[in-house]
Amino acid sequence: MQNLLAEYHDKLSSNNYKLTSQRKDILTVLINNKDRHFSVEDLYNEVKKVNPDVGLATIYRNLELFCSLNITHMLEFESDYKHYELVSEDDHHHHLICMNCDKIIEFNDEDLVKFEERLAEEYDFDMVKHYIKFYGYCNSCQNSNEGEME
Amino acid sequence: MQNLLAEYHDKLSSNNYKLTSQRKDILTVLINNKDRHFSVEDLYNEVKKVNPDVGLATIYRNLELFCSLNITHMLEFESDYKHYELVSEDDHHHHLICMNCDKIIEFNDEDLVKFEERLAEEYDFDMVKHYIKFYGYCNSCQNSNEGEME
DNA sequence: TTGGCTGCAAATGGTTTGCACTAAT
DNA sequence: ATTAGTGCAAACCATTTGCAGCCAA
Repeated sequence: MQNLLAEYHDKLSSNNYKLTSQRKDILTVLINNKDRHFSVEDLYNEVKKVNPDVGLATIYRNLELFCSLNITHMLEFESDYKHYELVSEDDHHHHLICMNCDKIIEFNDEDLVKFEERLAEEYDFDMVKHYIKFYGYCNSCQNSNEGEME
Repeated sequence: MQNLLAEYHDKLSSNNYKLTSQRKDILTVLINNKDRHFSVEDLYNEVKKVNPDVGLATIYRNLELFCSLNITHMLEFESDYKHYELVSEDDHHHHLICMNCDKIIEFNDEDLVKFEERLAEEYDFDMVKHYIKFYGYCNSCQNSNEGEME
């Protein structure tokens, strides 16, 4: 855990950015919630629990900075606001998103890597990153009456 | 071409919506540019060529309507504004997006369907739709010096 | 005829920015 | 000490909404 923070500290310093207390607080929240995807507002509220004086603009500015340093990346959900999460080593996970309860199931898949390789060759495309999202109804919502089964 | 317009007319009428001249103009532009993805602004400008008096709010309101009727759907590019395109029968195409020149290559793939089926079973997920986007550098940008090869 | 549609302009709300102050190095 | 970073509030800008007039059915 602390290793990660140290790693990010290094990344900041080596790019001539300072490790301010706000940045430390934001990163700590992200590290302690590796499996969550935060909206800016969510992250803001979480950081305020640790540092009530933090400003919303600081969250915005630092998420932008962290993304440029590949510490975080933006997720593109079908939402009106942006979501962010830490970039992790085993970062080839994707999302199954329930259209009823908004639950997000993450998955990894080997086959996707092969698929991507084939695609890259076929279209002579130098693949950098991909976003894959599946929308549908999760187990619980299929079985309840709330999931609209037309 | 005209078949499509008639089809959309039916869909509108049967849902108690009128085929106004503005709606006809918007649909015509979309039909005549099936392979383009429009930002709202782009579509607005295109429709204005035919009907200079059309209002921007009308474009917004009708794209929302068309999406609810499954005539169009929203694309989620890494952009600050939403993009739309017509829903088509053979609609399992996805996007390779060049990070240098912003070119968008569309592709279809059989394997993706199989992959999706396996995933649905594995996670007991009732799949409705998916968004798959690959980011990287296209052929031309790999070979020019403009694509940054770090 | 008449209720849905439209154009206009004002409002909304997530995000960005200017500025004076603060703090990490 | 110096300059990057911060909090605040105002600005920004894509999108939404209220309303009076208009037109497809």
